[in-house]
Amino acid sequence: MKVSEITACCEPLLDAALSTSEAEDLAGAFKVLADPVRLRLLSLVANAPDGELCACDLPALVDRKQPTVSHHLSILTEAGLLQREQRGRWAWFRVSPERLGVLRDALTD
Amino acid sequence: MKVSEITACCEPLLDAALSTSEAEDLAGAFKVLADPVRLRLLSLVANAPDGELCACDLPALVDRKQPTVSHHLSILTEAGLLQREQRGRWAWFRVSPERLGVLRDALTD
DNA sequence: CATACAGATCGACATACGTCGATACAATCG
DNA sequence: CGATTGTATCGACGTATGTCGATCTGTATG
Repeated sequence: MKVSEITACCEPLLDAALSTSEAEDLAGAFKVLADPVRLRLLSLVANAPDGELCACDLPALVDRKQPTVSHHLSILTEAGLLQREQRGRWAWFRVSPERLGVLRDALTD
Repeated sequence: MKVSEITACCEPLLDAALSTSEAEDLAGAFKVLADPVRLRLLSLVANAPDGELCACDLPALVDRKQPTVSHHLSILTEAGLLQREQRGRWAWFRVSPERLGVLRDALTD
């Protein structure tokens, strides 16, 4: 092939489209959502009676062992999708809707 | 821990939240978006002059070799995010917006 | 203080995935 | 038909990731 050279007509696209670093950030955000267990955790917390759920219930609800659930919860929290609050011996989680909005907007081009 | 038993108060959540198979489907869809090269390919096609772009330009635009680009394009096409049309010797791609809408709606709980 | 328990961290393992050289396939052109 | 060129497929490689047992930390409770 010829490749490796950007044709003149396509050059403006590099400015219009996502930059490399923007794409990396966005991809990282979507990667957090690209796991079925994390999606169920998010959904469970979102549908909880008072909008919050105790971590102690989650291993049974998603059918995973405690270290696995803890790992996913920390990923979701670090991504800004969940908020964690320690109450006594238990950790309670609620969703923080802002970050979801950012991702939703990204899909609207 | 005690775990492995679903407490009575949490049981209704299993009906309200995402099912296991729904979560797997959604996660699979997000996984397609969880790669920076695929996001840039989508963005480039979406911003192309007539809404379509020739595959022959893409390796240079995303700085990846041709087999890699071909691999990503087939993933995007199979996911229903891109439409492929063969014109003579070249393959042209355009975005199919419906699938993006499904994902956007999923983020609106 | 000793015990119990919620949750985080560590280490190990299997699997999934992005990348690319080599090669096969397909369509055009001389 | 033979040559050329765009694209797909194959095989291999390194890395990232989900999972879980074992262990550590911290907080309550008797």
